[in-house]
Amino acid sequence: MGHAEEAYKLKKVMTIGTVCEITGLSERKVRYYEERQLVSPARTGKGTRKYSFVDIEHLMEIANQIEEGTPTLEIRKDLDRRKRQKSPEKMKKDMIRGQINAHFKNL
Amino acid sequence: MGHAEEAYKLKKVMTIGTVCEITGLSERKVRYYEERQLVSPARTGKGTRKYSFVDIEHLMEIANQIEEGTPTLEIRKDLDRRKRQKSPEKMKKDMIRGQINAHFKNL
DNA sequence: CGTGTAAGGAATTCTGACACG
DNA sequence: CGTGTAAGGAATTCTGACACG
Repeated sequence: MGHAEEAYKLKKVMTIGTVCEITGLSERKVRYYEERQLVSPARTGKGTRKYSFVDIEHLMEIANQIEEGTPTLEIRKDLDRRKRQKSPEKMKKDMIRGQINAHFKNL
Repeated sequence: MGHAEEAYKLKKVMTIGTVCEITGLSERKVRYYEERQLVSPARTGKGTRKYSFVDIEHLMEIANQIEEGTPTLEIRKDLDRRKRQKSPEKMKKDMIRGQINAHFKNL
């Protein structure tokens, strides 16, 4: 399917403490960004958050945008747009729409 | 210097709990293999062990060898040999030794 | 809105030791 | 020798809340 070699980056293995140490963010911030749905850590059976290296990269981008004054809601919307662009379902819909448009143009 | 893209695999970020979940080994075993110097987790300021993905790969290899009946001391020696082979200092010494041997061969 | 902090509990990790084989 | 376990303490993480701006 995908890049098996890059699986490390996606695996949710770090606790919030490690994430904070690497990113320099406070636990409060990291948890708040989750509350705002900007990151989605996995959860262990007892509720401990687990983050991946990709999550860390995202968190640092998020932190930058916030420093620039971007509201979390804006960041959220941007993320949604990117996800929608990459979604296979959406791509299919877009293609169909494109075909229909092309069809009517030829009439 | 090296492969910057592979830095994830070397970064010590996981607690022993995560390592045990991924490898299926008990904490006791993982700590014992460290005592036998088969793995070298990093330590946080307060003493918590941190492992990398590479450490996990090594732990699984170690576990396999032990299942096969190999004593930890043997595994240890094997690791030492491999390390010595890859050591730049040792390689330099070997090269010099080789040159000297070649020198005397020509006399 | 974004973030700090004190609060109290639950889960994690650590070490040294005793046990078994 | 390799591993399980109970023991007690220290550090981590979690949630909900009050605070400030």
